Amino acid sequence: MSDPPRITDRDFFTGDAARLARGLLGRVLVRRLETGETLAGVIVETEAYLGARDAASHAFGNRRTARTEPMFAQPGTAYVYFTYGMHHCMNVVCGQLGVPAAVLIRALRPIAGIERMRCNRFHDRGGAGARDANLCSGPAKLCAALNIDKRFSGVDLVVSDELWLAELADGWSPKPAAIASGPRIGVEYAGEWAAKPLRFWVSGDANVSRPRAPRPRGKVDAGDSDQKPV
DNA sequence: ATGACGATTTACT
DNA sequence: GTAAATCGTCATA
Repeated sequence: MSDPPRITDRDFFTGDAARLARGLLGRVLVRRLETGETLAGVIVETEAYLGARDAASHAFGNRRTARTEPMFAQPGTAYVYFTYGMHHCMNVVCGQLGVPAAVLIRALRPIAGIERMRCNRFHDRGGAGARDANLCSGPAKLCAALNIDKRFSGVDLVVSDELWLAELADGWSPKPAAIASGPRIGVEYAGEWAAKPLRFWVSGDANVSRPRAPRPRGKVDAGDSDQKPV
């Protein structure tokens, strides 16, 4: 098997964050280690961060610091941040140069280098939680699995030989009806912006970090919050 | 210099 | 369901 075809068109990354958040579903995040080993996974969950007007965004109000600087770079740049004293999360910058929009990669379906991912996630510990669906089912989990940290913040995903995006070899991507959406995770501080449906996932995929929106007690389970009826 | 907090994960009750 | 882990980042002084 050859590598899946790399995305080299910067226009793919340019423009609206919600559009790219949907467009990244079904694309492949590829990490090439210095050993030559390839780690890869299909993106199955994303969140859009709209930038200056989005109270949940690190760049809210155009807050521009050493950390957020890559968000203001050209589309296709990686923005990786460190949080909770122990975790890294990765974004794909979109918008346009100077406009800090980005898409958080929240979950992958592992397709290459799975044994190495297990090592990166669980190190010497026993493999108790090391089933495939637990390797990359969260924004910090996938960064640990693919060994992505702050060194990659500011890297150009269009040209990097260590981290990039690709199409699946067979060209598969989810049909619009297979994409569910709901409120973003962990942004309760963002007021009215917390409720906006800017989280997107492949409906029913086992690798999604939170399979469904919280079910209202006593109500009928409607499944994925935005899923179209069959 | 200091203090509060976090786009999370894990373990435990 | 709740709580701990753990430290870079940012605002304030």
